[in-house]
Amino acid sequence: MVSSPVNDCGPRDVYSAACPCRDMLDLLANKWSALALGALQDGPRRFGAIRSRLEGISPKVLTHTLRRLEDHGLVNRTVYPAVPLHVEYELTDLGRDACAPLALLRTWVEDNIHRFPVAS
Amino acid sequence: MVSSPVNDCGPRDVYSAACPCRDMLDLLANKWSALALGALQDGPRRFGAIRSRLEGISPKVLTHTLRRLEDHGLVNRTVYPAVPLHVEYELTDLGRDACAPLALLRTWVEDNIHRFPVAS
DNA sequence: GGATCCTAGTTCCCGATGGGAACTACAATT
DNA sequence: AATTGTAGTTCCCATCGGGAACTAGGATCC
Repeated sequence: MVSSPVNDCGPRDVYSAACPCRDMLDLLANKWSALALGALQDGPRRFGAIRSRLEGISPKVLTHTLRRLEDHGLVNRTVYPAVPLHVEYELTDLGRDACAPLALLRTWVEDNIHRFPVAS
Repeated sequence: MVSSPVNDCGPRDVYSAACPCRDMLDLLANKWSALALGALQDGPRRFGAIRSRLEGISPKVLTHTLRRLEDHGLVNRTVYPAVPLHVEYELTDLGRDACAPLALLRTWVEDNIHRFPVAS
């Protein structure tokens, strides 16, 4: 039984600079990551669909965001070599699980935005 | 009855670029903000205490992070003009409430870090 | 009375990241 | 030959993040 390529860190503490948790928090605690994962919650979506859902994102930043999520095993990228080109992104099991705390954060912001002082 | 200085946005949608929710998500969905608010969960802390808890943060970035949180009503900053200088940061009610979803995110990362593929 | 210590920052510099606008590749369609 | 549509890439610039060093102001040490 070979070991899978997973992190076997000892401490598991986001407050420890050396722990890989820090990098994962950096990935997930990010505006575009939180929105992109949410956009994939209801099933696979194409690049263009995600782009219009994440109002205001530039294609460059979206590509970068999706690649990071893919590299960390949260999202799968599938290319259908049709014409015009068709690329689909979907959550992995890990990505689906990560959606729960991020969805809570998004809805907390929406539910409590009226409590924030106006920006000066 | 005058209106309090709060956001009275209509849509309340983090996916809308114009909604102030977007700015709040940008503030909270941030590595240092998430860690700093967590560091204040158990009561007021001094600058130096927060700095050592957030292992690896530079004083410049910590100052900037705390100022942003203060400007948005999540944290109060109190200066005790003793010698040596003594400055305390503590959560506001809003900041305390924001801690809940952020704490879930931090613990989700710690609990699931073993499932992430190792960084290549 | 000058040097040192303490906290809570600020300043400088530089590399990484984020954002807008324009450009690319590919092949089917007009 | 020109246009269309998708999924990007490239260029350039502004902002952000990070390390190292420096600052302020009074108390304490020698």
